Amino acid sequence: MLDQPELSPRAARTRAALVAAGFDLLAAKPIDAIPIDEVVATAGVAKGSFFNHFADKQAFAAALATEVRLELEGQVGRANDGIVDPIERIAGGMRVCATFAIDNPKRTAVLLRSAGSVTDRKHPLNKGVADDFDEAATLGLIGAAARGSGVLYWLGLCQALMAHLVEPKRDPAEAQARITEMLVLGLTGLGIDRHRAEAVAARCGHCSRR
Amino acid sequence: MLDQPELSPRAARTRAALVAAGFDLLAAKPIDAIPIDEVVATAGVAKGSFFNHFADKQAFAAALATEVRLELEGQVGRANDGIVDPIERIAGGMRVCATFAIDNPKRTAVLLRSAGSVTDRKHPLNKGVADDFDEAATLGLIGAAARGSGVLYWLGLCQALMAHLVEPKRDPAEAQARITEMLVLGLTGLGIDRHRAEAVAARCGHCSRR
DNA sequence: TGTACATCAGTGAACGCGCGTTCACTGATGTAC
DNA sequence: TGTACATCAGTGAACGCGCGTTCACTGATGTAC
Repeated sequence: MLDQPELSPRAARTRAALVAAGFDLLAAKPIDAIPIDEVVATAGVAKGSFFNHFADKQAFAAALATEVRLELEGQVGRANDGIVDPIERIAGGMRVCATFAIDNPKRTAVLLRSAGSVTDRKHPLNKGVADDFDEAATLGLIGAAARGSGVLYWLGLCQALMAHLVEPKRDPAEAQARITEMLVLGLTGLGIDRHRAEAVAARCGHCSRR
Repeated sequence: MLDQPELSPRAARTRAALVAAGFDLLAAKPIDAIPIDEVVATAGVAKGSFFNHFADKQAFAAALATEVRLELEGQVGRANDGIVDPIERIAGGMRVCATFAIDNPKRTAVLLRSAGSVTDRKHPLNKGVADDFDEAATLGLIGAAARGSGVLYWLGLCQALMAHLVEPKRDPAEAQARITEMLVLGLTGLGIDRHRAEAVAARCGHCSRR
């Protein structure tokens, strides 16, 4: 969907090398601090090839950000496919995001750097969450304060959790503890009963990746 | 404290003009996207003057970030001075941050852009919060999950709230609602009793600015 | 108060290099017959 | 299957300008006598 329609194998290989190099470099520093020379050197292609695939540096950065966004969006969508309870969907979304961050620290770093996302209820990645909250509110599943500010609250937690998990040096057990605790804290704040919150946070079958 | 010891009035004026221009520009775009020419033009000083005050562009950006950080840190510290209940301190910190964001959108934008802060428990701005959580845990005021992940949880909420309040077009009433709701949600998540949470969120005397 | 001198900070022209972008050329891949 | 031709994508040298940094000079501020 993202790639322009029908790319020749050779072109696809070059493009993929550039994109991979971009993720490696963009994870560590902002686009303006990365010379194109460094991108093409890392990718092992000629400088001119860069402009066969991207109009300029900004377009390159935007393409990478969009790619991760769509990827994560897809994973969340697939994980929640068929789940009707909005609370389960909301919780599942956080867990998928967390798992994604652990599995793809570089891509996640690029996503987090592309900023501004948290606050915007209309952002595509956030649209689904907003819908789930609306439904949860309609069904009376969440508290009063969560009706106005629940989305902001939840996205803030997701972002903080992802940023935390992206750091190196994490050990897997501690990471899982963080995810579970964050779910318990988050759900409790929404007004979910303590035991239900712990049960939902512990459950993970339906939202394991893929 | 931030200014080098004893700056002549003339030098102080020039420096202040550069700093003010820096906040205006840095609020909108990252430092790498801002030519020094633009900074000095905005400040109305000669290009050479820039280097009388800052070693280079990065040092300039770092100085601005540090300045806001210290300012906010000071406000939180002063607001919490004399308050012993860790729950009140934790809540007061969020409210001060929110008020700061409303009153200083540009400075806040610079602070938020200087990134990485949320996740780091050892960061100076976060040190106080971590201490308050430790004490709250010791006193048994907060739930089990909050002992391990409470700081990350709370800092995530503060950052999301600030990022939200910094946007233009906010009307004051809606902003206050957001702050109160975020406090209620946040405190409830920590395991604070619903009525206590609402009471603390509603109270604001001790943490009004200055 | 006035004069001479020292220091401090501002100025903007000049420099030079890093880096984004272009382009003529080449080799690889694909297609027609 | 083989040959000729067209297109597509890669290559890297060359270009040129934007921008960070320097520096010699000037004017302002401060101090000594």
